[in-house]
Amino acid sequence: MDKLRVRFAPSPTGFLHVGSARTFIFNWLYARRNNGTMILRLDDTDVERNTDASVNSIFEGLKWLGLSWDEEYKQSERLELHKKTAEAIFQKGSAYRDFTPAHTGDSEKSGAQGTWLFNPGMREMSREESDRRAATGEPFALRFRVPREEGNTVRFNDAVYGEQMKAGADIEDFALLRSDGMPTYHLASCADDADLRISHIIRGQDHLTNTFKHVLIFEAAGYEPPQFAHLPLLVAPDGTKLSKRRHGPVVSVTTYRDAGFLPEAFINFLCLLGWSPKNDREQMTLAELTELFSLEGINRANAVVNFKEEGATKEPNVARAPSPAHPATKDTFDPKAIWLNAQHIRSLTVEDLTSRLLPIVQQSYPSVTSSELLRITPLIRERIEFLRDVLTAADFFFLDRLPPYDPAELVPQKGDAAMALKVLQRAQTVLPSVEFKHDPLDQALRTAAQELGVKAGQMFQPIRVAVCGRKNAPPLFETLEVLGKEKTLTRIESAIKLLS
RNA sequence: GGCCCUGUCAUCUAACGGUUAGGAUACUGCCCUCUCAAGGCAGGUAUACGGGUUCGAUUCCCGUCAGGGCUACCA
Repeated sequence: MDKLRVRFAPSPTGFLHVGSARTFIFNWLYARRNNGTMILRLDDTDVERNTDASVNSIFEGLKWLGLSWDEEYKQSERLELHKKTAEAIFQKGSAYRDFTPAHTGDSEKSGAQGTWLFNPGMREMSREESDRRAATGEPFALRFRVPREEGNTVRFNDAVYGEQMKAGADIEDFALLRSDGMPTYHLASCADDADLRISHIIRGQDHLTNTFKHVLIFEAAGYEPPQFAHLPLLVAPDGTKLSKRRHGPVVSVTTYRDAGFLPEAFINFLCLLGWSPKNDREQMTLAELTELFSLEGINRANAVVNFKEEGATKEPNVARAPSPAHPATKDTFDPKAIWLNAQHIRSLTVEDLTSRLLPIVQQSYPSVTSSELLRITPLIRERIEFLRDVLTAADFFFLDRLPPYDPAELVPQKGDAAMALKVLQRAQTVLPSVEFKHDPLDQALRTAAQELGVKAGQMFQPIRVAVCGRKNAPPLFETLEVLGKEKTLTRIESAIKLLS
């Protein structure tokens, strides 16, 4: 049996967006699941629109995902094959030269003009005349001669959408070669898929109707069409297809990376859009996804990526690259993606999480060491949703001096400033002789509370605020233990000054 | 306009003729608790509509409506 071969074939005309990423991931999972070969092919036949920046963005995004591929190709380096394939189709009589000048401008977009199918004069032109005009150097596009006789249909079986059939009469005579001799997407794609012996084409549903043309090409070129599997599209909350131009940075893979998503969480999230393991499982590791993935689990309805529209770009037509100047905020992202990210963060070992947090911390606090962070990580692991949250959740550990805070925060529940002062002063006298470990601290402070006649909570809060600069923070004793006696006492001292 | 695809809670989805239509996120409440989280428990919200077929339709068929895709010498 031939080995299973799949490919991801992005065209480098913009940054890698989440829809493409999902297509890559599904291909990858299918390949790995079935011991197949994953191929990356840059579909760069549109020289006008290709950019190096885009190529870089694609590699950057894929690198972050951490999923590897086995073979890599560039369509622009395979032009000979494409032309040879076109020539073969032409010689077979399945294509004809169209000398009609290229459509000028984009004034007539798709739609209102009715159905264009072919250029009659050109389709019927004799081979002699066609050859003669070509010989004079007159430019022409090469079009596929779609069999449009009554009753002629093109069909294929899609692994997701089932049996597909379309009348030849409804398919236009699409171009194979442009008048500059360059192959079109359809031709290049099929010629390469055939040459690379792709066994399964897994791609977005926007290609479902194009597939009829592709089947025509495969057959005309003498190849058995591969198995097709079309994925439901990822759409924005407004229902439209995700678009770099309309929706901006929220659809860029690197935006997720920069916001502090774990790649495995991002992959997990994307997998749940349009696919399901059918057993209510949601949080899954890469290994589990690989194990569970199947084409049968893919569904047919489009899935919305529930991001906030406000996060999208407001200016149309401004092809805006994701910009660090406008970092995405928490409420930009799909809540489920955030939840999954938090889940994956919590599932990491302290060591693993620390190593991922460290570079982020060191960007702001270069002196923080791995071993220091290792003690902090357990305290914030259940409290962060993004890796970047470490900066706000644990800032008081990194800072030498606390940023200013409202002294009113020091006042405990059902207490007053006097109580806060009393508590802090008591702590100041008790703490120096306490060993800074969880249990001794616990015991000492609870005893102190009793002696003062205040509730434990009323005892802890002023200290917490004095030490963390805010009310909401990790558990107190662990915090003090990590922070150490010296810093703790200094901060209590400062708090007392604030109150006096 | 033509052709193709799709339609279960706000969102992601499960149920491939028989379920009180299940799970998750989000939301609300309660419990736990030194705050915040995490965790546990509880709660509300869905089969687009109309016809069939069937003893019985979320499930099969037809229509309507809605959404999406394609309709380029873009990919």
